[in-house]
Parts: sequence; structure tokens; C-alpha cells
Amino acid sequence: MPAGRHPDHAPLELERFVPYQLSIVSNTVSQAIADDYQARHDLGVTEWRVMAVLARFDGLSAREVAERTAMDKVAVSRALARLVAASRVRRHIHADDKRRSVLGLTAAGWKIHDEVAPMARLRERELLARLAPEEQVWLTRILDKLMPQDGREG
Amino acid sequence: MPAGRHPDHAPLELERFVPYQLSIVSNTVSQAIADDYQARHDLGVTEWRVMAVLARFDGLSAREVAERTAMDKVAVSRALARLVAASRVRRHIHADDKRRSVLGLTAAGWKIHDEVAPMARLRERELLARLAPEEQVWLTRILDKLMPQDGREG
DNA sequence: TGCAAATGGTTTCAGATGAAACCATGATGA
DNA sequence: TCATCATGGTTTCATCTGAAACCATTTGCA
Repeated sequence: MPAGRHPDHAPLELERFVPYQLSIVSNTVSQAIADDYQARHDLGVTEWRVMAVLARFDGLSAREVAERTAMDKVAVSRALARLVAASRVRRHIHADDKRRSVLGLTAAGWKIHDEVAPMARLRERELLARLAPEEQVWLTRILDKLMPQDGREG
Repeated sequence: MPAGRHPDHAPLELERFVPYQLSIVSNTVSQAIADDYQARHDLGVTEWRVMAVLARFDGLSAREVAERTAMDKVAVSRALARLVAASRVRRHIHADDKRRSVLGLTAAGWKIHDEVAPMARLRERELLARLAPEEQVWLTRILDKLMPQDGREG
């Protein structure tokens, strides 16, 4: 009988438990990427996600940023505060609705984006390079399926 | 004016970026599982991981638990403090090395384990049920490959 | 021996985080 | 017009977390 000392209790094998594996792999790779730009640009994960979204969609409101980053609005608010303070993001007030903000990257923000984005892509390639080509295709397909589709925001 | 695209800046598409997808999927599923046992047993993720490891390997030290759970020793120390306080884990001092602890589940710990483990497995099956059978096989294979190998064996 | 370095584990401090309360503005309806 | 509710966003509070400092014990070695 394999390594279990308590077969009657059917203990979980953590290292073969998919949610655990996902957590480990995710944390390892995210941390590796974050280490790069945190040191170089004093930029947190949440801040980078906000910047990445604003790079694609100029003029979003904070709420829309939250939707697209799967972060909650508190996290977005704080990330924006830091980004605006560092002049990486500009924030106007919406002309027709004074509650909404209108967000976008500044020149400084774009500069950082253009350094970080290729580096992030490189790390992604390094991760995928550990897989055979067909495995890479399957992983992409599988993650697309597992991603929460409609995404109720909070 | 259309919400701006910036092809010259090659912005990252977050929702197709593998590390981001991993993070979302991992957090979603981990949270779903944790919600179950947190409410029912007042048990945190870190505590559950410690219990799962002790269910398989009786008599580990805190350092060994940290290795096997991929948690740092501070987190393990705190999880153990709560588990011991709740009489879910017993802790002796190692006979030949008074620094080491010798850990194991109590009867109460086993009882909780035997309720939580099947539930966790059920959630894992629910996750995998969203995939075709061959995708399930590929995911398992892929995660095994992506898991950081630490050269130790158990 | 004796003393510095290493190790197991805990505590401290400082930053990150989420839930809920909060504030200002905007929409709704009598 | 006013009262009420909804919405965008920020602040507060309590918890969680990791890095580094810390304590006790063990190991290495002159």
C-alpha cells in the first residue's frame, strides 16, 4: 500500500489535488513576474493590472477597471491612488456624472507599461516553454473553459 | 472618439494572459472550497493544509509541514498555534532535539479531516466536470509538469 | 571544552486586504 | 419639489501576511 499511514481515513494527497496545484503554480509564476517589476518600478500586482487594463481601454471608470481586472473596488481605489500620486495614471471627473472618474495612462505610465508588458510576456513564454507544444494548446483551451465566464462583480 | 486602442504599445490582453488566468481560476476555486469549511468548522486555508499534511504524515516537525504545504514557517507556526489551541493537533517536543516539535492530528482533528476531505474532493470533481475527459487528463499532466519540483521525495 | 554559526520555531512590525460604513452625486417617483 | 434609493468611489477597522528580529537549542570546529 502506498505512503498513507491512515488508509481508513483516506487523507488527501495535497500535491495531486488540483486546486492546490493551481494555487502553487499560480503563486509561483505570479510572484516571479511581480518580483521583476516590483523591484524595478515600485509597482504592485494590483497596480500593474490596472495599468494593463488602461493600456487597452482608455477612459474607463474605476468601476469598469474593477470589472476587467477581477479586483474589488477597494483594491482598485487604492491602486489608483498610488498610480495617480506617482503620475502614472491621469484621473479626470466625468463631464456628465461627477461621481465617475475617467482614467488613462500618462506618458510616464506608458513608458512603464512598455517596459513591463514585454517582460511579462517573456515570463509567460518561459512558463509555457516547460510544456510540449500540444500541451500548451490544451492548457490555453482548458483555462479558457475554467475562467469564470460572466463574472459577477463585487 | 472610440475607446482608444494603442497598437503601437502592444498592450497585454489580461484575460488571455496565462499567469492572470491561473490566478483567477485558482482564487475562484480555492475560495469556493474554503467558504465551505470556513463557515462549518472555523478553519482557515492554511490550517486545513496543515491538517491535510498531518493526516498523511504523522509526526512531522513544523519545518517539514512548511515544506510539504509550500507555506512559510511563520504561516505554519500561526496555523499550528490555532490548531493546537483548538485541540485539533497535538504537539510534543522531540526527544532528541528540544527545538523540534512532533505533530499529529488528535481524534477531534481526524473527525474534522474526515468531513472536510471528501468535500474538498467533491469540489475538485465539480471543477473537473467542466472539462471534457481528455481535457481532464491533460490538465493533470500539465499541472504535474508545472508544479515546482523540489528534488525531495516522500 | 568553548564559542561562533546554524537550525527550529515564535514574535514583532509594517504593509496588504476585504467587509462594511461612509460621502457625494445622480436617478426615480409621488 | 422633495424624499428615497442607487451608484461611484473612499475611508475605517479588523484581520492576514511576510520579512526580519528574536529566543532557545544544537552543531561545527578550533
